[in-house]
Amino acid sequence: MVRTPSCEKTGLKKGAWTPEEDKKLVAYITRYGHWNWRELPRFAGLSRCGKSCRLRWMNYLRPNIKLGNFSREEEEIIINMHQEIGNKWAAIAAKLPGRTDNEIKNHWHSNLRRRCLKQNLKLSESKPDTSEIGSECKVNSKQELKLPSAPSLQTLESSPLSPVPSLSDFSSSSTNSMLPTSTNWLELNGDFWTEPYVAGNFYFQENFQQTWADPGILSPLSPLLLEDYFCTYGSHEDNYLEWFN
DNA sequence: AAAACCGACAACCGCCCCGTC
DNA sequence: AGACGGGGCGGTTGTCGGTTT
Repeated sequence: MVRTPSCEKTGLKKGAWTPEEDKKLVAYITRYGHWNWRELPRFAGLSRCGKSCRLRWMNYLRPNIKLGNFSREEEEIIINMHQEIGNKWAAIAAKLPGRTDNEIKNHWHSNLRRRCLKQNLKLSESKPDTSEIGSECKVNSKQELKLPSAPSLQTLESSPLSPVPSLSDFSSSSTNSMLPTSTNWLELNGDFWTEPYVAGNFYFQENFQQTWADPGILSPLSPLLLEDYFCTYGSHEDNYLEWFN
């Protein structure tokens, strides 16, 4: 079986996303949803592979993404879950609202893995019985680091161990400097999609309003698509349509 | 001062799963 | 039943900024 390539190999841009591309992608998905990742870039006026668009949206642009440092509580969850299920990053991410599998994977490889190995080393030095040292991270005994049940976003945000990141937490990231802080997103009253375009605190209103009228963005030309989209993301058709018109 | 090195993270690639026809 | 396509996942690579030599 010969599969058609998931994206064209030529003529498509690769590498870091520019703020302009981000704007286009967010504007398009906010307006029409991601009805088809493969076709989306064409309609959104992007010279990108659909998979690239999906990744960018899923990992950095979608609402309720939690940026900034991992809290101790989050790290404990990652370590414990990794101990139990291994490199199932998506499953681990499901326990950490707002965190993406990619972010967790990166954090593990660059930070937690080393820390675990170091701690294992200490443990093996102090404890001759090394029967458990084989696994990458066995240092956190259950009595010390209890695996909590999946915390709600609110729980995490309100926990003293995981304060809501401040604006300065994100200002260091040049790539995402144009993005809203998680505080901004939370100010959208829980669910971004069900509180669209609230005057005064809506990020896109300031940054993307012009993009709505961008002639480079094409409508998928199907009312059904919009219908699907509203079903998926909320039922405030009037608000959306008012905004779009 | 500059080259080498290193860590963190963004993004790509290829495979697999699952739904549809 | 199996071909096909889209989306998701995990591994890997590329890039950039900071630190060390």
